[in-house]
Amino acid sequence: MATRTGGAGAAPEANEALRAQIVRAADALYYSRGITAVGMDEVRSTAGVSLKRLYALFPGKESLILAVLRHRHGIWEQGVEAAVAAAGSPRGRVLAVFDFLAEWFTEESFRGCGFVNAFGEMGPGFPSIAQYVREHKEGFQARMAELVREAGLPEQLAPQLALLAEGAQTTAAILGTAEPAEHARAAAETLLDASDATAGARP
Amino acid sequence: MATRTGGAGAAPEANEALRAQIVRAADALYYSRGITAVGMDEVRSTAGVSLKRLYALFPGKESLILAVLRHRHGIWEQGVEAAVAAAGSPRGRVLAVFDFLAEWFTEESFRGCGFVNAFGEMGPGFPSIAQYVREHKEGFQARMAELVREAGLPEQLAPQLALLAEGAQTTAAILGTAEPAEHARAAAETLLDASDATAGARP
DNA sequence: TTGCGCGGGGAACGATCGTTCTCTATTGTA
DNA sequence: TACAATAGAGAACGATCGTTCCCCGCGCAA
Repeated sequence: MATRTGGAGAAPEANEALRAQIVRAADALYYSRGITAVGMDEVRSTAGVSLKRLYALFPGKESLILAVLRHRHGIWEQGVEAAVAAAGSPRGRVLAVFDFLAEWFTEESFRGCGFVNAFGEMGPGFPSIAQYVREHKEGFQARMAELVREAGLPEQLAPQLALLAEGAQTTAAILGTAEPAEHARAAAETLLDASDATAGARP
Repeated sequence: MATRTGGAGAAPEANEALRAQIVRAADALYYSRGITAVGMDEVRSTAGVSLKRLYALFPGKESLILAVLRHRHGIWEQGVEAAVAAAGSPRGRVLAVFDFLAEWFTEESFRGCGFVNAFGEMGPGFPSIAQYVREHKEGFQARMAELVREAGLPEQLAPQLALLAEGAQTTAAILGTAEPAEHARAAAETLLDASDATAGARP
């Protein structure tokens, strides 16, 4: 009676693989077509699992959405960190965020920040989603502050640079062009130069 | 037989008043709770009209959404132009946009840019809505370029300032604070100062 | 071989959506 | 007063959603 061969409680590695498969499928669908427009049945058929398994792994759609956002958060952090790591100077590490954006914007599937989209669509009525999006954005602000501090730049620069990155994502999505990444990078460089000049004026 | 006392084709001024009443109600509902989450029946009861009249004035939900966005576009332009007109110097007229944002962000009902929210929610699947949002943002970019030009500033500043304004709206909405307006204004001032310094270096 | 329990596929359910239709009260007119 | 056309109120309809349930077939233990 103790032999549980399947279900949500056993074979943890297989369940994790299934979870990842479902989350990847749901992420692609949600991001490209919007969350409300994609039903659980389409997630099920795209991921190739049964409805029963789907609901065994995720108690409901809200839980699946949160898993998708966590997945997207990991991808975002990987992309940012890879670009930061590829940069040479501390100043370059700050600007690397905008290189990452420039690359991202040229992807065929780019459709803005998935967190902003989810917030606008599900924010009211789903506080857990709104809160997770807030945490994601706070995390980005914190990382930016870290990079600014490590470059020896004044800390008030961090939220300003984050604003540029945020605006670039939205503008690139709506206007359908990758140019905002370059505009944001140029503005960021100006802000960095100005703070260098200010610091140099009174050492 | 020619006496049409009501319907969509007669009494134009009364129909315009009704249209405005419906659009105002729908705008408040859509903005606060999301477009998909609000049904036509709730718009009908909030606006206090019959379903028949509602569908006589707007052939479908998509048409109502577009009318709401047009209405919101007018409000946005009024707010920006009022702030611009209240500013003294050409430089102040450029920065006035950020004063307007600071005011807006403190409103209780503030929930980000309604156009960005609509784009994220309805962009895929409703090309007419995506296109109108694009036109709205292009209009803002154009107005910003005009203000920059009138202030005698280099034109590449315009998209950078627009990025700051865009990012401030999104960040303020998600983080739930009005601070981004000040950050954006400070960054904008730095960009303006830097371009003045550059221009002054080689007259 | 024979039960038996579990998982997969999909039907089913209740709710809600956008939209249409029906019924009735009313109002203006001859 | 009688008639006709209209507008309001909401029922009704088909579609779709998230979620649950049922039934069948398969694999393992005795």
